[in-house]
Amino acid sequence: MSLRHAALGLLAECPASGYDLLKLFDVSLANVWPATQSQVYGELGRLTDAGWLTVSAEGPRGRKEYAITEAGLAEFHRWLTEVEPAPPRRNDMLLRVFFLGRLPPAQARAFLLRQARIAAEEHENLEALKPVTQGDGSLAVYGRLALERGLRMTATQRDWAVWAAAQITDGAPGAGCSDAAPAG
Amino acid sequence: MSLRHAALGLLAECPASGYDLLKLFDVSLANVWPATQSQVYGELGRLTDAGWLTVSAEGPRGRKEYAITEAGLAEFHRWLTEVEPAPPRRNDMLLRVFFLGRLPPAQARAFLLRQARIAAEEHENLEALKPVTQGDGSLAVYGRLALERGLRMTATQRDWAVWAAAQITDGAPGAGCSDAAPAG
DNA sequence: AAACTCATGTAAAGTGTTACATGATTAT
DNA sequence: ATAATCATGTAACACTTTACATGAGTTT
Repeated sequence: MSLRHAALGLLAECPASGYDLLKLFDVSLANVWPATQSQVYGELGRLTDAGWLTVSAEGPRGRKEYAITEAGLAEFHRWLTEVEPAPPRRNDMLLRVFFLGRLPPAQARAFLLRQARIAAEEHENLEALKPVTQGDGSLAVYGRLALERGLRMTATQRDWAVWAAAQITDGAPGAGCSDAAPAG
Repeated sequence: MSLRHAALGLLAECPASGYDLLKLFDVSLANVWPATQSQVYGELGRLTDAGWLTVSAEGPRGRKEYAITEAGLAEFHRWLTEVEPAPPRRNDMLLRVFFLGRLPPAQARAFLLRQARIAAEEHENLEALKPVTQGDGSLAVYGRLALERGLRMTATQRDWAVWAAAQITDGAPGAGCSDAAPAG
């Protein structure tokens, strides 16, 4: 349900068309809450029906500019302050870790070291993004917070993966049937 | 598409009914790849149609026990070794951070400190889980890896949120319309 | 007898992805 | 003229969640 609040939030900054909004998603929210064209156009319609947006202007090529309404702003504010963010529920990489015991130790280690490399690359990509968030506007301030989180998380992931690879000793393979331990 | 491979992976350990499998998901994969009853029963049917599972036994109350086939094992192995895990794409909390500039600094700080507390609690919950992963079976080994990752990630999240709260200074609020900075 | 657990499945609604389809306007 | 960009929308498919629906066997 966060897509609609992301759209409301972007339109709370300033009015935009579906096309504009899509670019905003791609430029600013790509790593946090990506959205596709069908989603954006569909959601704009629903938000307008709900009275949270209005078509504030029409332009060439059928362009419709949407602006947030009072009700929309209230709903956005409610979401931002009262709805607890849901933690990510699924992790594809960890799912594999759970089954790594079915591989020979060398292959399990290789998997983990590959994940370490991926995290390291991601970390460097974020590092390269740092100059973009210079400045003192509020978007720059909060962009820096998000970036710093990314830097710390990728570093943690990288270090964990290196550590995990070292934990794997050559020895007896998979256990077989019995009760399983929980995956953190 | 990982649900089916999670099911294959669990059945690779040993045969189980839909009911058993559901409990396995709840006990062992709850934090990594949760699944509901409808999903499990539906997927078991599809996997059987695809030839990756067979009904290995039938019991009281219409119980059907599923076992993985050679083809299923091959597919599972292919997934485990050849398909790169997809990184998590969405983060509800970070989405809010992106919009935190629309709140008064005090409220933004409160949000971040609340996130710090949540991460700290999660960290402690995982810490309490540590004894469960004692032992030297492969499930214990790989369970420990996942647990350690959880511990490191929640600690990183907690520390970041505390740091981020301190970054927010009282001052000029939201910028308004112009081009946005990317959210890391 | 009642309550609990085991055990199966279907249906509907919401969300997300990919592909299809069309056309106007602007820049080269 | 041609190509690129702007701009909208629909359709089909996949996945997830929640709720509905039913009944057999076991324990107290």
